[in-house]
Amino acid sequence: MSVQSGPPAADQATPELEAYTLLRQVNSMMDTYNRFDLRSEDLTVPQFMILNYATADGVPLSEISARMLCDNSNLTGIVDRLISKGYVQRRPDPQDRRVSLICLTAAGAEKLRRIKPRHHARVSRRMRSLSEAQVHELRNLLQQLFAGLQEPVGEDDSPSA
Amino acid sequence: MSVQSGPPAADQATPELEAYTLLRQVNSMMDTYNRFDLRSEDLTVPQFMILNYATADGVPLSEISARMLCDNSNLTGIVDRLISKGYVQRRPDPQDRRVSLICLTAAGAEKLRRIKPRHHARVSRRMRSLSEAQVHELRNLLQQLFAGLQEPVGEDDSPSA
DNA sequence: GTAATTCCTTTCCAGATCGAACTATATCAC
DNA sequence: GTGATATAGTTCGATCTGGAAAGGAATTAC
Repeated sequence: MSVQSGPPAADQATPELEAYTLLRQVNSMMDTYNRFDLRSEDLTVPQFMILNYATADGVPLSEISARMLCDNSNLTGIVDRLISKGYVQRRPDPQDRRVSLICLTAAGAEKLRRIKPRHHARVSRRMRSLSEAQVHELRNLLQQLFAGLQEPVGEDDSPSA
Repeated sequence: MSVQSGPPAADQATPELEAYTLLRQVNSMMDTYNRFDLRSEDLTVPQFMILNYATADGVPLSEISARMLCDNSNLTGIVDRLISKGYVQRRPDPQDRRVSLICLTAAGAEKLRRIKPRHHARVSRRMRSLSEAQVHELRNLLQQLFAGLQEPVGEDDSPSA
């Protein structure tokens, strides 16, 4: 605003920044809705996610954290809470004693069976403002963006900074 | 992949769910990158966001929380930390004594001036995997989705649940 | 004016998150 | 085997987050 001469100040305005800002906002709103939905089930969003990744046979904690793109240390506490609610349990892996398998209990499976379809339906319903073709388009763009983000990112612009 | 006979289990598979899952993942990765970028500047992501919304003249805390789509109560602590770092300060609003204005200090403005352009450049660079047209397309889709999310959401599907 | 209501902010608590340090186990090098 | 390295999970401290409750202040109803 106070820069004279060239108009480089227009704060953000690049389509990339706008897209990213919107992505954050959409994510935030979806999260708020999900939190609200799951509240009546006495589950938090991360608790529900872990429940979705756990199986009766057991899944290593680090496999879950990898899929959730978070650190192992996050899950310790969340799993503790799920255990206290009776939805999962920890079992040592006989093959690798470092591993603790997260096992869905019968109660957990039942809970999941009851609320997962409804939750998915709600998520889909909230995207009704997009046509079927637009949903596909969005998914493809995000897929491409996600793939691009996995690469090490060759620094090139502003090499001096 | 391993599903035999009837595919009733296909777990998610709807384009909506896939799109939403990708949106979460992209957001998560972008956030990780941002956190890493700002770390060398001794700033967290939310601290940086507040810095971006604050002005020298002062902005009501609730205006910032509205823009950040978060609760007022979140910002109290973050602002406290920014104050202890000397980047903002609180000033009472003479017009409305309930309001506390968040004011960018000279040090805060200087910090922002130094890191904001670089940060924006990095965000843009991370979206290089999309063409210019695709970025526009993504922005438009997210804009439409965001607008749709603001509406009260007329419950229609699964009305009995 | 007073009372009721609404609004702005802070405080408190539970939960989640990251990052670093630590323990235990596994694997590799030799 | 021993030692170095890597991996799995936990613990801890700092930060962020939402939600509820409380305080002070503005606004409205009367």
